[in-house]
Amino acid sequence: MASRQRNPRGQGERLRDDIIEAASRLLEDPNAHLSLRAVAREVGVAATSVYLHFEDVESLVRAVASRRFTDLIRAQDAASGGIADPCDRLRAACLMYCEFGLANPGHYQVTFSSPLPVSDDVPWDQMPGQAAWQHFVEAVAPCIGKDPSDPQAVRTALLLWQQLHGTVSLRITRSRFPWPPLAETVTEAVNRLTAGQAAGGGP
Amino acid sequence: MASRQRNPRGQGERLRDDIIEAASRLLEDPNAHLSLRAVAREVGVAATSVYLHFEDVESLVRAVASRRFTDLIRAQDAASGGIADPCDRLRAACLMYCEFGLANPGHYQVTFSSPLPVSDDVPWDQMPGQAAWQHFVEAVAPCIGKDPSDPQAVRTALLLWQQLHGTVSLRITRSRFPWPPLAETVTEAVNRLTAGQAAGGGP
DNA sequence: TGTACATCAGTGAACGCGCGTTCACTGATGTAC
DNA sequence: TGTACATCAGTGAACGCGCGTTCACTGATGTAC
Repeated sequence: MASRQRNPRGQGERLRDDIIEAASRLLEDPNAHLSLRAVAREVGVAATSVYLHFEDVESLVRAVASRRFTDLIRAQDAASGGIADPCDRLRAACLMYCEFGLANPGHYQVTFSSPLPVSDDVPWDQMPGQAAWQHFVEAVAPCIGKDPSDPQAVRTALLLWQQLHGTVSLRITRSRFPWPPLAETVTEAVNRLTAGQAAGGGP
Repeated sequence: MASRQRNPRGQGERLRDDIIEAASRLLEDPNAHLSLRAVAREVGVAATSVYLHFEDVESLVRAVASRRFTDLIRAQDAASGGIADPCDRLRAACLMYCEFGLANPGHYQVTFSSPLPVSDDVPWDQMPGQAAWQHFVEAVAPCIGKDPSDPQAVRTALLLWQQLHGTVSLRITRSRFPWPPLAETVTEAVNRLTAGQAAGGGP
C-alpha cells in the first residue's frame, strides 16, 4: 500500500492509470461502495492525490466502466471469431456476454446496472456503451439477413440485449433461484427472438 | 419529524409498521443509500428505537421488499382482471409489470436489482419473491396451452421474466438510450417468446 | 382503596470510524540567464 | 559553471459530517396484594 514511489517528471499521467486500475479492482466486489479514500489507499497514495486526476468519484467510475466496455467487446470478438454461420456467431457472442457478466459481476454492475453517472449534456452517442451497442447490432443483423441499419435488426438487437441483461442481472442478484444451465437458456432465447425475422414479417 | 407521539400500551408493533413505511418512502429514490438514522429521522423517532424492531438495515430492506412484492402481484391482477383471452391477459400483466417498475424505480431496484440480503439458510421457496414468481408462471401457462407445472411453461416464463426485467432495468439505468414505446416492445417480446410453444415443439 | 412493583415504549448522550474536502506545504527535476 | 526560479508530482494535517452501536435512563400504564 505505501510501497509506491513517485513517478518521474513528465510521467504524471501514470498515476491516473493506476487509480483507474485500483478502482476497477475494488469494484470487482459487487455491492462494494467505492470511496475516494479507499481507492487512494489501494494505490498507496495520499487521498488528495486522487483529485489531481479526477474531479470526483463519479468521473472515476465512468473511466472504469469505459475500460470494461472495451474488454467486453474484445471478449465477444474473441469468442465468435472463427465461426462462419452468422447465427452461430451471434449465439456464441451472446453466450460470451453472459459468461463475461457472470464472471465479473462487480464490473457488470458498474457497466450496466448502475445509473452510470453522466452529466445531462453528454449526448447518447458519446456515452461509454455506445460502441458496444453498435457492435452488437452488427452481430445481430446478418443472422436475420438484414442490414445493421434496418429497423428490424435494431429492434431484434434491442430485444436480445434486454434478454441477455435480464439473464445476467437476475442470476447475479437472485443466485438462489433454481436457474437452468446458462447455455441452454441463451440458445433458446436467441432462437425464439430471431425466429421468423429473416422472412420479413413479424410473428 | 418530531411530531410523533408514543404508541399506547400493547400497540408497540405499530412503530414497526411506521418504520417499514418510512424506509419504503426513502427507497423511492433509486441510488438512495438507506441508513438507519435517516429512517429514524423520517419516522420522527430516536435512532435507537429502530433496534427495537429490526436487527439491522438488511432485515428492514427485506421487509420493504416483501411488501412491494405483494403490491406488484395485486397490480398485475388488477390489470389483467377482466380479460378473457389468456395471451391478452399475459400481455396486459407483462405491460403492467414494466409500468409498475418504471413508475417506482427505487422500489423496483429494491425488489429485483439489489442482492436482497437473505441469510444462506433460507430456502428459495420461502424468499420474498417466490409467490410473485409462482403467480407469473400461472399467467404464462394458459397462453401456451400448458399446465403451470409443465417444464415448457416454466421455461417460457423464465425467458419472459428475464425479458421484462431487462426491459425495466435498462430503461431505469440507461434512460438516455433512444427507447421505443414500452407497449410496443412488450407486445413484441411476448409474441416472439411464446410463438410456436402451444404446438409442443421448440423453434 | 392504596401502594409497591413490573412492563412497555421508547429517549438521549456518547463513542469511535470513515468519509469528502480544504489548505498550505515539500522536495526532486528541469530551465533561463 | 553557477544560481535563481518554475514546474511537477505529489504529501499530510485538519475540518466537520453522518453513520452504526452502546449504555443507562425515563415516564406512562398496567397488575398483585
